[in-house]
Amino acid sequence: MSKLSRKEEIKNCAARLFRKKGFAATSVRDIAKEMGMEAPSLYNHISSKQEILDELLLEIGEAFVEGMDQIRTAPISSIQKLERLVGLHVSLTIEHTDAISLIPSEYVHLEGKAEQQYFKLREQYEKELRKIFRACIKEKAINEVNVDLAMFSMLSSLRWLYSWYSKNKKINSIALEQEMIKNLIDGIRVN
Amino acid sequence: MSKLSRKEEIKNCAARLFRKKGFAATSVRDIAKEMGMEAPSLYNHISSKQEILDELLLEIGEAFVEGMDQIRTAPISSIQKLERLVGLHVSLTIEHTDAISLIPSEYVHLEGKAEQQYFKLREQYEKELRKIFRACIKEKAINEVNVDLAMFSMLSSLRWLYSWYSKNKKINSIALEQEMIKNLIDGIRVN
DNA sequence: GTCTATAAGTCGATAGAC
DNA sequence: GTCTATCGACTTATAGAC
Repeated sequence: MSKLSRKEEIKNCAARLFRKKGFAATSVRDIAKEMGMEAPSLYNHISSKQEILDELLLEIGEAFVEGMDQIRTAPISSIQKLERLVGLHVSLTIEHTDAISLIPSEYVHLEGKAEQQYFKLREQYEKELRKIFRACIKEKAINEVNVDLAMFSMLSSLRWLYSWYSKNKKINSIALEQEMIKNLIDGIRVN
Repeated sequence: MSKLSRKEEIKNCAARLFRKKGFAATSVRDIAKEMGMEAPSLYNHISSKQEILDELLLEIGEAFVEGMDQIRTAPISSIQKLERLVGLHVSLTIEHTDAISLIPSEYVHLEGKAEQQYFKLREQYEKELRKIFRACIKEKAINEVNVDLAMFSMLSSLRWLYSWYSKNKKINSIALEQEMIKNLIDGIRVN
C-alpha cells in the first residue's frame, strides 16, 4: 500500500462521511474535524467540497468502465462475461467500499461538467452491459427476459453489495463472487 | 381517489423533491415554491421539515409491515409467501413511488424517536423475511444459500424497482410481479 | 390560512498572519 | 501548510399583521 497524499486522505475521509450522512448534510467543517484540522486548512489541498465528490464518483466510474472494457474484449462467451462482471463489482466493492456507496444516491449532487462526464460513463457502462445481456439471449445462455428490467435488477443488487460487505468483511472475495453469481444468474429456486 | 388534505399535498410534494435532490438539499422554501406559497405558510400545516420525512418513511414502513403480516398468516407454502412478497413490493412501488424512493438513502436523516420507530419496523420486516427464507430452505423449495446475502440481494432489487418503474409506467402490475419473480427467484440462466 | 419581516444559526469559502 | 477572523449567502423557524 503506497503512502497516501494529503488530498487522498481527505477524499477517503470525506467518502466515509458522505456515506454516513450524505454529501449535502456533511459540512466542510465535519471533514476538517475528522482530519484533525481546521476547515480553511482543507483548502490548501482541495478547491471545493464539490471537487471531492466529483473526483470520488468519476474515479469509481472510470474504474467500472475500464473493467467493463477488459471484459468486453476478452475471448470468452457472453455468459462468462456476465459472470466476470459480477466479479468486477465484487472486487471494486471490496477495494473501494466507501466510494462505491456514493453511487446509488449521491450522484444527484454532481453539477456541470462532472455531472456530464459521470452520466457519460454510466451510459457507456449500461450500453455495454445491455449488449452482453442481448448476446446471452442470442446464444441461448439466459432466458428471454425483459433485458432492461433484468439488468437493472442485477445492478441494484450489485450496487448495494457494499452494504452487506461492510457487515461481513471476513468473506473471501472469490466465495462472495460465486455466491452472487448463484443469486443473480442461477436463481435461488430448486429446480 | 379521495380529496387530499393540504398536509398530504405538502407531503407528496416534498416526497417528489426529496427524491430528486435529497432531504438535506431540499429547503423548506423549495417545498413552498412547489406548493405555490411562501415558506412560513407551510408551518400552518406541518410542524417542521423533519416531521415530513418522519411521516413519509414511517407510513411506508408500516405499510410494508402490514403487508408482511398478511403474508405471514396466509395458509400458503413458504415459497408462495416469498412470491407474494415480491408482489407486495411491486404494489407499494406502484402506489407510492416517490415515498418508496426515500427508503434506500434518506432514512439516514431520521432522528430521535422516529429513527427508533423506523429501525424497529425495518428489523421486524427483515426478521420475518429471514424466517420465510429459512422455511423455504427447510421445505427444499430454494437452494441452501447464504440467507442474509440472498435476502439482501433480493431486497436491493425490490427497493430500487421504483427507479425502473418511473421510466416504464405502462407495464401491468401483474406482469411486473411475474417478471420480478423470474428474475429474483428462478434466475435468468437457461437450465 | 397566508403574508412580510426577521431572528438565530450554519453554510462554503476567502484574507491574511505566521 | 496551518491557523484566526470573517464575509455573504442561505438555512429552519417564529412573530405578528391581515
